[in-house]
Amino acid sequence: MKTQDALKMSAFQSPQQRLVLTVLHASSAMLSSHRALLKPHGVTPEQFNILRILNGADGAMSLADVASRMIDRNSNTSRLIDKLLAKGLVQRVTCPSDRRRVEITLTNEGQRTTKHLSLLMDKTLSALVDVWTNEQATQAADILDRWNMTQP
Amino acid sequence: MKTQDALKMSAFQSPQQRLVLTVLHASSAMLSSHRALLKPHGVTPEQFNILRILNGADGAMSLADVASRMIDRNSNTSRLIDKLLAKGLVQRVTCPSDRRRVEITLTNEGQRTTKHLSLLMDKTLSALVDVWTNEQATQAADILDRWNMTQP
DNA sequence: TCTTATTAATTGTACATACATCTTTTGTGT
DNA sequence: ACACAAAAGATGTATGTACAATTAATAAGA
Repeated sequence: MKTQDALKMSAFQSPQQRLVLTVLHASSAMLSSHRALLKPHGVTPEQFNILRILNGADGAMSLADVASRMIDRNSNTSRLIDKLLAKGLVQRVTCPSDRRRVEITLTNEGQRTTKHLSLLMDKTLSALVDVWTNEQATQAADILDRWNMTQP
Repeated sequence: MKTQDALKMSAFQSPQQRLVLTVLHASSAMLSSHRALLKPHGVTPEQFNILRILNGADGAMSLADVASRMIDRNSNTSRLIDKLLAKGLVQRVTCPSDRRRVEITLTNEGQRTTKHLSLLMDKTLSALVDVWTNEQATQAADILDRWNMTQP
């Protein structure tokens, strides 16, 4: 459903306002479909975000390294890692050279789970987003990044 | 900062994946600036969303009417209205003709607050989004709506 | 009418976020 | 060496979200 219909709005004040509302609405819907896909596997999109970051990293990462790569910058990486730890998907090791730091790594099970879920997500989501041609996707992302670049 | 730099990603798998991540990232940043703007006035973006819906409505609205116009469809309108009630911004009245329904209306103070905050938001945010021309904003919103239309 | 189904709203629980504060450890300057 | 500042994480509290279950009122059907 188009954003305007979904929000039952009669009109937008400006094309710019329309874009902002469309982005917020699309983001919420995208996150919902991610959540539904991951739910049967007991992982939330936020937790999966961390798993993918760890999987893509070369070596060990500190908690701050992980946090700096997350979509939601202010989110609470400590507590998300608590959850992953409880599921046996990651390990927490205090860094010997700097005992303030904590190194986070995937366990073997964490690696298996991440690879499996990554495949699942990529396959399912690429089918969902094929409504866009490469050119359209690039164009829209370029336009959105014009605004992102004004943000700190 | 561009999404790719913000997430410290070396490359995207596809233009479509780039767009999805860009939307999620932009949405998070937009919500943050809304939150910061409203915070000094003791209202969250989610609560303000409800205030604006009530302000734009002709007559009284039931809770379900309000919920159907929210950006986040699954959000918990009942509890958000609890907060607005505690601040004296809205009223809850059981509908006499159908006592299952509850009609939500703005109080006088709620109307004043909403008008004031709407002006503030519109002024501040229109300055923020002027990185887009009308054509760019329309183009990006059209592209995003191609995906929204595939969603229920 | 009486039973059952549906609808509107609330509530319970687990999870995530925003923001501030605290603890521990390391770095710096004297 | 000692005091103090800065850095890395963890934690407390309020807020919002997801999903299921519950309550209360109305509608529908035998």
